[in-house]
Amino acid sequence: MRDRTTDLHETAALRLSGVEQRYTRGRRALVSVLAAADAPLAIPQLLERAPGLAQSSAYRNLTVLERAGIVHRIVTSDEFARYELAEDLTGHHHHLICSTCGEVRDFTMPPGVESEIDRALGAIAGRHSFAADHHRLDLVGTCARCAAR
Amino acid sequence: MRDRTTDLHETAALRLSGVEQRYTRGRRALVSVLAAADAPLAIPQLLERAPGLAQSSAYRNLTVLERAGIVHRIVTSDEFARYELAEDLTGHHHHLICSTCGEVRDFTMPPGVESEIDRALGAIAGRHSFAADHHRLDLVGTCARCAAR
DNA sequence: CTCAGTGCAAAGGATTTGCATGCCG
DNA sequence: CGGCATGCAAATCCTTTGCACTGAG
Repeated sequence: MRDRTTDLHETAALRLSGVEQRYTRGRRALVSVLAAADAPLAIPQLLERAPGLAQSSAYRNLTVLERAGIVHRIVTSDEFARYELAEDLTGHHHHLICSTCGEVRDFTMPPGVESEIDRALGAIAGRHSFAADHHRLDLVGTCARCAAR
Repeated sequence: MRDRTTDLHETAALRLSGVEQRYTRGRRALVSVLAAADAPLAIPQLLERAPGLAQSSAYRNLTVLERAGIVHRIVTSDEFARYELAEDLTGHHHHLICSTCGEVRDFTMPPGVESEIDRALGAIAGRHSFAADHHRLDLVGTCARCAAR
């Protein structure tokens, strides 16, 4: 019997080979760190958790991993980008974004609401001749910690 | 009887004075340009349409206008931020974002769906002790023009 | 041996800031 | 007059790139 992490790494290796890329030490480290996190991580956080990885390698590898469809890059509002595993690896979810400290937390919507959103968005896309790839729903506000101050 | 633009400028002046700021020439120009646009504008586009305004002034004024609650800054995924009038001045809406060219178009959801989303998000926020300010729903994909190429 | 991946340092590009000037109140 | 907004240029800061080196096949 295999655990999720093993599967994850195999999937990653497979997708990388699909774009002619190897699954190297640095890339494996990034995927592991992202899999262990429960929220999107910014570069500084990734570097803390992936000791020995150069910043430039992190950026380069994240770009490669994104092209391979393994990670997803998000920009919230604050200064830097955050990365998380692609949704097909983690499940569809959304983000609570604290506009004070920039922190991001994951959450999911009830399936019924989610499918109603999809239906409505499908209609919109058609009306605008827009080839929809995915939607993005965030709740912006103040997290409990920042509110307490 | 007054037109919308007049009201808009009065509202802007009022909100600025609320944060101890004046409604100056440059700020008025920015608000006019944004009011005339039907999609969020990036700095280069704003500068084209507001002749004579220095880039640094644009950035500074947009920051002030944002703090006054008159404009809203959005970040899509590409290199630069875009600005639009605050939602209470334009009405609640969402964005079609083309991941190829970065263009943004506005759209609205059927009221029923919108209120269901709000209800669901309210519950989520409560559960996470999160003080929700607003939500953000974008549809990401490829616009008709980019798909045609 | 070959070539992609890595680390370091330098370059790039959007955004911010310091400072002198000018305009509005 | 006094002080804030403006413009210009220099500084910042995240991100990207050049280049020489290293390790896997």
